[in-house]
Amino acid sequence: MQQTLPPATVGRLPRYLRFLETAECSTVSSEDIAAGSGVNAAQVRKDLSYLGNNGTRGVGYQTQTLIRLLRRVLGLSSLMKIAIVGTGNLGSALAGYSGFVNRGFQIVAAYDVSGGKIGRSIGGLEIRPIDRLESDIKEMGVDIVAIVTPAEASQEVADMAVRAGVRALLNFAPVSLHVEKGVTVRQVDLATEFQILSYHLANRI
Amino acid sequence: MQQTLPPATVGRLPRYLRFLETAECSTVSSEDIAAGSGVNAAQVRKDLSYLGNNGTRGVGYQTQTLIRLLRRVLGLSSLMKIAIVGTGNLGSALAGYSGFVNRGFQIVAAYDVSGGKIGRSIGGLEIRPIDRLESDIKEMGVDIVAIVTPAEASQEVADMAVRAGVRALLNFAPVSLHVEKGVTVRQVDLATEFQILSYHLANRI
DNA sequence: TAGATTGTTAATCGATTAACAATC
DNA sequence: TAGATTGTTAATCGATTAACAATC
Repeated sequence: MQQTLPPATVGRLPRYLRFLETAECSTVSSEDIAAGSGVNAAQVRKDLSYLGNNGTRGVGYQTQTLIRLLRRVLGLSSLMKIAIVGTGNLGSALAGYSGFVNRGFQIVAAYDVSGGKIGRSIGGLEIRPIDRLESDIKEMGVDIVAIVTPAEASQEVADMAVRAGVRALLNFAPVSLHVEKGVTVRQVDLATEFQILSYHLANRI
Repeated sequence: MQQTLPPATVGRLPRYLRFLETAECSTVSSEDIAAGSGVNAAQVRKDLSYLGNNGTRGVGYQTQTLIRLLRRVLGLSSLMKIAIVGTGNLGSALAGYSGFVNRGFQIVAAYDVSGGKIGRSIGGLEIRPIDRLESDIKEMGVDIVAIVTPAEASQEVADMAVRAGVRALLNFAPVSLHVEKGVTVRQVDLATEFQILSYHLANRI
């Protein structure tokens, strides 16, 4: 296993893992994985070969072995702790999503600014005031902060999280965040996704 | 303006548009756009040059002109109609998100299978039974279907939508969909995003 | 003219994939 | 041995970006 995987490879490993976890055979071929996760079989083999020689020629890959390997490479050996900031529709949906635990994550806290919301419960979590975020991050050992605030607030929340030591952010606000080196930001913008689809509809051949 | 933009360029245009819509100056440089959307300035110029000569050397780009251009290229001149299938936490959040209209989209209907939910209201929409999906798509002229069902149901919903003539799908279920050529699928998998972040935390240098 | 910034080239870099020897 | 499938090479393809002439 090596230190730095190509970014494109990292992006595909979760897809492979997802497929493997639903696979019913004890052995899978690169063709199987490819079909199940929508990529080229050569791609699959190349991606997996970065992680060492894990297959058997003529046979394929041991499903369970590969699952364990991918979980380990992705850092999912223990549950990752996530805090959610913003408890609007989307934030509440995240907090209430029960599927995360199976995929390696645990939502440990939810935050909001609005006085009216503090103390209310979403997804089994009591909403906490945002000024607790920094101290909570340190005390609870939060690994990832999901930012689900309005656009105006997102940079400020990112700054707070980074100040408290968080090194991974998932930003749902439609703003590009500026963070110091060593902090990874992933951006999910639903309107952007729709706009890309719109482009393809408008420019169909 | 040309027929086929590189996919990577298409993915960035919405970011540029988003930035421009919040920009306060009547003129912006490629450096401004780059800073505001987190990409390289040469990249911005190259992307925009695919759309024709829209800048003025020594000056920059006219903000409003560029906004109109990008909207047109992205097919956002008229509101795109979206139907949502699945009214769990995430589906309800989508239905209730008011920010879509400003970005070119209108949620026109929401669907579910569960008898108990039919007729209830989310985000101002009455939840309709899934067996109405195909006829509704045709009658209402739905452009895009967002699939927010459990994994097991997503392929079936995709098939229904495609059968009814939809050519663009946004899939939130953690399954790779198989669709006929000419249909564009975008996949948003939140657990995947968290897993990519997890990788970076685990393999930090 | 001097300063600024585009549009475009060309070099570089990285990602994809067909093909096949290795090997079970 | 025959069939299957990996691991890896090498070719191809596409994306990024520094650099700079063109031009406002």
